[in-house]
Amino acid sequence: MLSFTEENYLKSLFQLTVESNEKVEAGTNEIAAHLGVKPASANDMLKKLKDKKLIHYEKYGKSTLTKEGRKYALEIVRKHRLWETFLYEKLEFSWDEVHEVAEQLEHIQSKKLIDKLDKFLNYPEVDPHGDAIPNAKGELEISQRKSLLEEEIGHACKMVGVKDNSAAFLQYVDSIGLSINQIIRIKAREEFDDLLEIEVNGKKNRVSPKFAENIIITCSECNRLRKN
Amino acid sequence: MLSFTEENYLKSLFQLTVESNEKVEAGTNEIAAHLGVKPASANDMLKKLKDKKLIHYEKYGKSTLTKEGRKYALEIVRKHRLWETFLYEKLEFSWDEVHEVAEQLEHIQSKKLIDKLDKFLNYPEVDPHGDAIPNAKGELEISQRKSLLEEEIGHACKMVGVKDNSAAFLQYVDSIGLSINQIIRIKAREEFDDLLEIEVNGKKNRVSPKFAENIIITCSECNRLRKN
DNA sequence: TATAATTGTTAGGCTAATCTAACAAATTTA
DNA sequence: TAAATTTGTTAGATTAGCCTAACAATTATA
Ligand SMILES: [Mn+2]
Ligand SMILES: [Mn+2]
Ligand SMILES: [Mn+2]
Ligand SMILES: [Mn+2]
Repeated sequence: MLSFTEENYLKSLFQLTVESNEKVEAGTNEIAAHLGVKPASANDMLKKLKDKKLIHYEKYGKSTLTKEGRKYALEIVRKHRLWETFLYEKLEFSWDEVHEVAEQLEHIQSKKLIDKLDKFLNYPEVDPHGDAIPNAKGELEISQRKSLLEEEIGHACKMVGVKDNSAAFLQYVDSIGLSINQIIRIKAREEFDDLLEIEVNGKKNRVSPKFAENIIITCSECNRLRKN
Repeated sequence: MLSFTEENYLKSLFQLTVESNEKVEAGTNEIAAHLGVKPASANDMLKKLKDKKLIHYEKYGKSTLTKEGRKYALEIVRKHRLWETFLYEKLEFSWDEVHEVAEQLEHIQSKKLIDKLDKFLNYPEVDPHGDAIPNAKGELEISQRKSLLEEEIGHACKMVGVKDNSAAFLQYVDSIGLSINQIIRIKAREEFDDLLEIEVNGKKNRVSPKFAENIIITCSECNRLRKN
């Protein structure tokens, strides 16, 4: 049985590697920053998790999850996202409130609880932020995702999530009329300042590259091409 | 903010005093036994909780909750019993499975979560074991309860709870056809060995005093008398 | 009421998870 | 490639919560 803290380290490493588009391994400082602890603390824990064969770690090297570590991480991610879905769908929590509470609920230990919750929610595939929920076998559907910034001009895509989960950003997103499953069409990119002109529900908006980078989308037009 | 452990001590003290029929204060060894720790550990914590003004404690004396401590204890009890109700009513948990998981869920910190859960469950008054659930203001309805052992011969009473929460006992209870809100009629008391003859759903059974002592009931016949 | 049994306390240690401060390795930059 | 910067490690301390072993106070019993 893993401690609350060990679980949080595995989840962080999962997010920084498996679920990251840029990297497949993470450095000690990076992990520490992600968890809000000092590098010395993270270093201690990395050695401990290596001893438990949950991560690959070598002195002065980058870290990754072992198969076993990934299994645990997926369980935590599954719990986190199912609880978020529960709070959103059943308890009238708003989009930007669910994460904080799910950070606690994800550590409740009961196989039966999480499988019954899954059933109660009718086996949802994505959480309120559009992130995929691992199934009971720990399989995570990897859909072809990218940020709005990377989308082709002229394409219509579907918003499936966000990268930044801060309440401030989520409220900004709401204010533009964006939400999960919303269709976004890229009209143009402004040469002068790189702002993207997008259309949401027939309404035009200009968004910054920083904003666009934090909106996750899938594009069926691009996916179709990619298949070949 | 109280720690997980501090919360458990307050809850134990609540159960051993406020919710006990025998005593209104608890000794160090008793508290330790209830929590499954050594008296030395409990002693440390009692001193700490006294410093925080959550309990009344004097060296070599018995302990009780302060007003402030009772407030926290009631919150934890409220959360515990609401979660038990959720597991039982919404997730198809059985009567004897809910307690263990609720021991974990009772420590989740979110005022909004628990109030929304209360609403979702339609403001239940008792948990699956028949124990009263404190309301959002921390008020606990004290109904006139006693054990089956104390009931008058000839009276019909209603089962509202159990004292022993062990899975073994709960399964025994089930096997006799007993459950919450079940009507029990006391037919007779056997002079020879003190067994109680009861009738449940038209079926007769003999139960031991030890068994009867662990079944909590209310009796409207007795209550009516008591009102005057 | 003296002795025995019970109950409660203290001192000193242990572990998990954190920190700071000093240092060492690796990488970047000039 | 040497120096500077960044990144990672170590040693030593701290805190919460627990333990054992020794002891002290209280209560029950002879
Ligand atoms: Mn989240
Ligand atoms: Mn967490
Ligand atoms: Mn319970
Ligand atoms: Mn608890």
